[in-house]
Amino acid sequence: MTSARAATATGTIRQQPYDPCPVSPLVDVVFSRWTTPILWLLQHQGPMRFNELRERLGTITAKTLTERLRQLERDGLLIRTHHPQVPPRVDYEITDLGLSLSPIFRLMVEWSDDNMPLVRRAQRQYDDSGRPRPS
Amino acid sequence: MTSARAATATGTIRQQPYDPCPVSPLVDVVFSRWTTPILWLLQHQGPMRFNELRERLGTITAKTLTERLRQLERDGLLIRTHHPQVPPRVDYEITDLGLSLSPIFRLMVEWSDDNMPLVRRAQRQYDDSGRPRPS
DNA sequence: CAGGATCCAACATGATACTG
DNA sequence: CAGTATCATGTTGGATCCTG
Repeated sequence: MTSARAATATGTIRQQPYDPCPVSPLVDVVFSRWTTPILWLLQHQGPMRFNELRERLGTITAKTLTERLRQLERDGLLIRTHHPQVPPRVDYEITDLGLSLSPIFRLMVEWSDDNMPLVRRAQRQYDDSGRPRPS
Repeated sequence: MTSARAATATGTIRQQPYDPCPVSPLVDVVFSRWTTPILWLLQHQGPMRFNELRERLGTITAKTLTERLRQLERDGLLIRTHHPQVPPRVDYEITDLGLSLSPIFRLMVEWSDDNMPLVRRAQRQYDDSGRPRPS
C-alpha cells in the first residue's frame, strides 16, 4: 500500500479532500508479504540465522527473504549481525521497536479467533448468492 | 500475503515445521491495498456512494475500487445496497463485523504516533550507513 | 552459509472507451 | 451513476545459477 497521493488522469481524481487513512503508513511498514511471519518467528523463537528462518518459513526463496529482512532492518524492526567466519554466520534478532508491535499482533490474533469464522461464513454466503466474484 | 504453504522446488523448502504465523490470515483479509482507507472512511464518515468513495480516496480507479469493494463485501466487512433508480444509486456501508476492527485500527494509530518517528530515524541511519538498499 | 545476479511469469494496476 | 471491457504497463516474486 502506498500512502502518498498525487497524480492526475482520466478515471482518477486529483486530491482526497479528507484526512488520509492514518493506518496506512504502518501497513506499509509491517504488512507486506512475509513480514508478519518473520517478525512472529523472531519474536517467539528468538534470534535466528538466515537459513533457519528460511526453513521455518516454508516456501520463501532466498531472494525474497533477503529483501524482506533488509526492509525490516532498514525500518529498525530487526538487527542483522554478521560474524565474519568461514562459513559465515549471520544472525537476525528482533529489536525493542519490533517487539513493541506485539500488542497489535496479539489483538489481531484475538480478533481472528473471534471473527474469522464469521468472515468465512460471509464468504460462503456471498459465493452462493450469485453476486460477481472479485478477481 | 498468502497463508497457505505447499510447493517444492529448488531454492525453497518443503514444510514449515513451526506453527504458521497466526496474524497472516487477517492480514490477507484487511491489509491489501486500499482496504484500510476504504474501511476507515466508511467507519468515520458513514455510508457512502461509489463516486463519493472514489473522490475521497483520491487516486483510485473505478476498476480497482470495484474490486476492493467486492472483496470487502464478500468478507462481510461492508454491505452494498443497490437502489434501482435512474440514475442508479449504490450505497456502501460498514457492517458490525467491519466495525469490530476499529480497536485494531486504534491501536495501530497509537503505535504510529508513538513509533513512526523512530522508524524514520532508523531508515535515515540505514541509508547513511552504506548497507545495500532493499529493492 | 548467506546471499548476489539474471531471467521470466503472474498478477496488480492504470488508461481509455463504452453501457444499463 | 456505477460500473464493465480491453489493452498496456509496472511491480512482485519465483526459478535457476553463481560466489566470497
